[in-house]
Amino acid sequence: MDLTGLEPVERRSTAAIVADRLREAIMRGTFPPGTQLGEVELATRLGVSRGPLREAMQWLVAEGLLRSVRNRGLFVRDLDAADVRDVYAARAAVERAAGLLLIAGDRAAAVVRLSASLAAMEAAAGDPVALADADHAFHHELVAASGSPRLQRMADTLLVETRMCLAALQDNPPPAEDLLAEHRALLDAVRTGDVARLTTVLEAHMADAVDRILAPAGESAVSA
Amino acid sequence: MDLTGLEPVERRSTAAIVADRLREAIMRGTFPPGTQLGEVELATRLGVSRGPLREAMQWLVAEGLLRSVRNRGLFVRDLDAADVRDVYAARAAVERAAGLLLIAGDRAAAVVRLSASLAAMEAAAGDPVALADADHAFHHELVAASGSPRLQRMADTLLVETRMCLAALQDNPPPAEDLLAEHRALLDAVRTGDVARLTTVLEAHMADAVDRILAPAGESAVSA
DNA sequence: GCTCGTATGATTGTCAACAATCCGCGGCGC
DNA sequence: GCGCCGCGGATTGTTGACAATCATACGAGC
Repeated sequence: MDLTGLEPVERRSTAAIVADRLREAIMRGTFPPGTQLGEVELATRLGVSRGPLREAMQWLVAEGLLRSVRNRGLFVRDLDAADVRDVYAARAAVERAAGLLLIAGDRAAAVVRLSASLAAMEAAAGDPVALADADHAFHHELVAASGSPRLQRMADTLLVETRMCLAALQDNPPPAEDLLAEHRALLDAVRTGDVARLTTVLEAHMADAVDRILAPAGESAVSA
Repeated sequence: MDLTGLEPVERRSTAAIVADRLREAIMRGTFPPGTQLGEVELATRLGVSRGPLREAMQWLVAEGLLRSVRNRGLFVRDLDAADVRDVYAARAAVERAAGLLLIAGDRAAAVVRLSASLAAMEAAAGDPVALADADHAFHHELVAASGSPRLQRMADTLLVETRMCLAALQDNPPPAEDLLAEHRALLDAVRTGDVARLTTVLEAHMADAVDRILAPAGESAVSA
């Protein structure tokens, strides 16, 4: 018999739920970088007490999304140019490793799932936000297909930071066609199992993204 | 004037201190995998209240060192064979990336620091625990020299998990000479700036470590 | 006019008590 | 004998209030 989707009854702790909610908000740019997150206000607005909220905060601090200043409060980390480069460098490392594992493993299944993600991207090409979501999902799938829980966790954290970078330039969205072309190349490299090409394409993809974000030279989030 | 070491006055939050203490204990094998960490007992023994302790716990859960079961408690994660392989695969990815950045950056300074770490390892060759510490420090330095805060954080987390794996087989320590040879090769690859060789040596190093841990076939920590 | 000291306000850090939930064991019915 | 039900113990989850700390603004002194 098929018990798919039956087992995971585990009710998540409220702290985890709150953390997810906050992560989503930070990712989406609801809390711009540098914003102070007052505990009492957030607690009341989320309908939880300060205890679970603080646990959720610490969780996000551990992920590097929040910056904790003692007796001052918690602030949304703002990413400067160096951070943007760092995020994408780390992503390149993680996703390359995931790609290698993926190619060595069940490549066919991965191609199917990635194709679906790519199709979703193409369908969302018109809406910048939806496109960013689909882009996010594609890379999530890429790493998920590797079957490595640790790479997965790292990638998810980095993807959230990526969205934070992107939220800064949601006014002038990147050209959808370029983005799609790069992802098609990525999928193609996976399909053919060409490790060297995957590495090249991936690094080019990351480099392009960095350029797109840092292109408006100095404006937006470039502080130090 | 020189203000080196003057600025960082920042007093860490108690939760962070507790987290460090617990991380150290878990790493050292004070709490064997699977151990339940009772909140009240730990809180009293650490001299803090349950509030900060819980925050520290959540921090460690976020790092993947603890497993939280709702209304049951927190347990030290025990790593099975798949986890061991995963840890080292992720480490290979992260440390390779760090090595690349390092070679592209200030290689000379890195070589100096890594040489010191290697010397420390050689000095500690007699004592298995000290050797493991020095090994840990070497890889920490390797990633630190890359200058990437995100790779750094990932690596540190993975290194703690590595120590958890190692704690299981502290009865039969690995041959020190092999370990030293592998690290000398690593340092040499960095010194010459040979990226391909660094990758090869690094992956061999990780593969060897996995073999050493999983060699006693099934005993120790291999559960599911 | 500038600087130092002080008062104030807000925020976080910490604590102890309450409530909800879950496991294990004994008894009952079948 | 076997399975189900309910109870006791323990643990976590959550809450609200208290205390410590820091930034800011104001006024006195030089």
